[in-house]
Amino acid sequence: MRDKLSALLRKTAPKGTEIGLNVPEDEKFGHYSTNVVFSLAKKSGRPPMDVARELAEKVKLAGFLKRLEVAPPGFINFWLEERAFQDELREILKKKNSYGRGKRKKDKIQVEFVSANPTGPLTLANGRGGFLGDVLSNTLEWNGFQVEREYYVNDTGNQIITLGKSAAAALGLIPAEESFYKGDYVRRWASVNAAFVRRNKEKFLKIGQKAAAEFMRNIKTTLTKKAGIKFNRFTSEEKQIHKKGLTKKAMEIFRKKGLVYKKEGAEWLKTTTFGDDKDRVVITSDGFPTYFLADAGHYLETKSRGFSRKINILGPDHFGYVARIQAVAKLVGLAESTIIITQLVRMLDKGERLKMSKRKGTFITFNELINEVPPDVARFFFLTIAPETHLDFDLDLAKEKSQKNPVYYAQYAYVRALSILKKAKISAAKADLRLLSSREDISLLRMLAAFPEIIEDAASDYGVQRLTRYARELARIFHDFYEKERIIGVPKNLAAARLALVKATVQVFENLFKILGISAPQKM
RNA sequence: GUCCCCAUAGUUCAACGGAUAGAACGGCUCCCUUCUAAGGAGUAGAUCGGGGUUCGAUUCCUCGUGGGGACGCCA
Repeated sequence: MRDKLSALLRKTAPKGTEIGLNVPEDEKFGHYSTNVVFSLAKKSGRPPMDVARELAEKVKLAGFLKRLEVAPPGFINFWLEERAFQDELREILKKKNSYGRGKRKKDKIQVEFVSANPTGPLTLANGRGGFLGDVLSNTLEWNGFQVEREYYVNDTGNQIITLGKSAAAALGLIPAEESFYKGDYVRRWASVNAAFVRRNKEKFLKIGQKAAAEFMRNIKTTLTKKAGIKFNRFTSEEKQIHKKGLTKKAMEIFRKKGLVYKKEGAEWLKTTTFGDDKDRVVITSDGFPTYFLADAGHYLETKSRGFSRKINILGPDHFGYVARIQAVAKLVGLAESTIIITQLVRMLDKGERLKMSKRKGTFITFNELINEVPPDVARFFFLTIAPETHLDFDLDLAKEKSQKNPVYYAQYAYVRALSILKKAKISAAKADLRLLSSREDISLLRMLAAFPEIIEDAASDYGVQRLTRYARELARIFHDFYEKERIIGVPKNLAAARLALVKATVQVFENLFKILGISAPQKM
């Protein structure tokens, strides 16, 4: 609906005008409202009200417009014909489980998320990134993009060696060091695999890789089986990047561009050219490629596999990494690169913040959270909050009050709607939709019609919290409708029309739940 | 020390630079012979403090205050 209106305005307003359309809170400002006039007025130096009146004159009342109004200081508000909403209802019933999908687009987008080092269990921030990546990928897919969901596995290098050493130290074979991983999970693994560790003493990479492989299996189970987060590809740093020579290729590109220099025996990349605060080492003085160079190889791989866009979701500890990654993205020729840094998740325990550290092993794992809180609840809770906001998670509250969690509110609305469909003995097939004209009917229709717009918005600004918020709003409007309007027991024609409306509501809920990755319960 | 994120109702969070700042939980008052009350109706309650940019600022810039985090030839 918005697209029709915005097309109409685009035809009328001067070329190149950005058409911004809002949905006002209060219907007295219309179904849609625009503020384009302000920018036009500024350009021409004329009073906004004059420009608004002139533009409003030109926008001939199109078939789907009921009326429009110029409101000070220069808004134009539009009211659509009820017929437009009724047509949209037909559209929902026709498109069914593809209602809300955007046009197919050629762009291939890679979404990389979680990518936690397999040196231990997942943190809550990893889980947050997991849900975000999962739903963002779904959203982009619905909007018509081709999406690959990737987990980049750092399965070699120093942190794996450190893991191997940590296991050896846990058995008392070597003295412990500050940098070692000290969690219970290391001790547990080491004692179960004590024979292997002893047999391979000094081969720390080998020990570390065996441990990492096992931790990786646990990570996969938690993410995919328990939390329902989907991945298409687990990319191995060792196998897919180093062994395929991509680090070398990346190095060649950098050399050709004259951006590499030697200093103190190491080789440095001039990332400062791209806004980084200092240059970065790519080859150490011992002659080894750094993790950063591997990442460059990884970005090169993404580019050469045909992706025009990459979205990388990182945890808060990687903030210092953004500038150099963006430098690399540019160097390998990726058309668009976005990095989303999710902020910390803090756990509250009886009102107190728990300090969490992976190295020290004092933290609540994502796995523990998923075991205690139903996945639907955890997912919805994490996704309601914008990623750049710090999140306080009160575990007691989540468990205790889980019945009151907004996810149940939405699911309950769905169940209520389903229940009507089951009990109604009439058909909605030949309903006369013109009968849907009460305030509650129209509010619900409007909310349903907003669904494609929400997806479009979320896909363009990656604001996934729009979807959970929409779920709550749709539920609220439906509950309200349910209280005030009856379906079963009203005159047949009206009942049929309302039934069509309920059917459409069920459909939109199902599509929405699918994108959000939460279940659509048949009863509660 | 340098850099990043955050600051909105008692609490946890929303709000492309737009009109009267929205929800949820928690308070208080009502509503179940009616399609599932895990629901509905009502009520009280907020933009950290200075400056600036403009028709308009919770949003942008700047200074400050308070919280969280990152800064290794680790990843």
